[in-house]
Amino acid sequence: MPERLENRHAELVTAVVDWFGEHARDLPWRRPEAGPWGVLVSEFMLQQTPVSRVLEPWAQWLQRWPSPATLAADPPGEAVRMWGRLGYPRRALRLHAAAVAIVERHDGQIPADHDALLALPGVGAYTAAAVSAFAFGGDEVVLDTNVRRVLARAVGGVEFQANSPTAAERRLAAEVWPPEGAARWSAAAMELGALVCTAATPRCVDCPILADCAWVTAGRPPHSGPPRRGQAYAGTDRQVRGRLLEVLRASEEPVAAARLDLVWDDPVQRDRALASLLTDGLVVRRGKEYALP
DNA sequence: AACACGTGGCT
DNA sequence: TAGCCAAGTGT
Repeated sequence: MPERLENRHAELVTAVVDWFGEHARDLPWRRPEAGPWGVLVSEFMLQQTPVSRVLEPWAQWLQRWPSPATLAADPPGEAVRMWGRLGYPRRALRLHAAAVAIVERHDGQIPADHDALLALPGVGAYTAAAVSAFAFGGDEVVLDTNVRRVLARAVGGVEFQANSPTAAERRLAAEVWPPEGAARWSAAAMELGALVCTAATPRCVDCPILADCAWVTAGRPPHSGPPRRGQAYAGTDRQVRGRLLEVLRASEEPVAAARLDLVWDDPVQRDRALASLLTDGLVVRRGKEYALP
């Protein structure tokens, strides 16, 4: 690797980490008392979900289940109920399954090892790296959507990253990644992406690496890559699933099919959505009625 | 590899 | 206001 490239990246890392020292939010899962379990729960909840919506559910979750063992001892449906309106409720099911696996495989302790984390339900490349880095100080390349966007702009000179992480991105992230203080760099880059280098309207005037940003230097050219896929919601099975689960979460007792019929007019789509919930294990059948698992 | 998967705040 | 977007994972 050319010497110049290394120096440039080292300056970028230093500037972002210094900025983080001044502007980091005081998030509860960043405090030492959160512990590995607090970090793991936060990472599940933060998947595709803004920080502001996670704060309250995270605190309630940890108050009710202060350890993997306490969660594992309750039925998975209680996790789905507690998940409330956070969205993507399969995450609740997987977090419960991860707690069970942690009890069974790891004596109730969150593993620090990347591969052991990766083997847990609902834990992918990002979450494994994040928990290893943030809960245990592991030297991991944490490549989330914020880090990817910061690198795409600052180094790549383009407005948006690819639709999914590429080999080139991983290589770049590994180059920028400092051998010392990797966890702090990752947290800092994520924070910069979340607060300043945002997707829609970046606050470049507040950016600590404005002068070094390849995208700004290039005149902030608009995105020219393949179209970024949106997420339709209204009228989709997802919306119907959400309605069905909303009814079941609100009821301590099994619910008759007739009550579920009220949430959506189209019976074909309604049945399809309910069937998919049953397949996912988010709903179980109790005789002629339905309930959380 | 493209697609499904919730919900709500922001512009 | 109707998209756009948010600390991804599993299939």
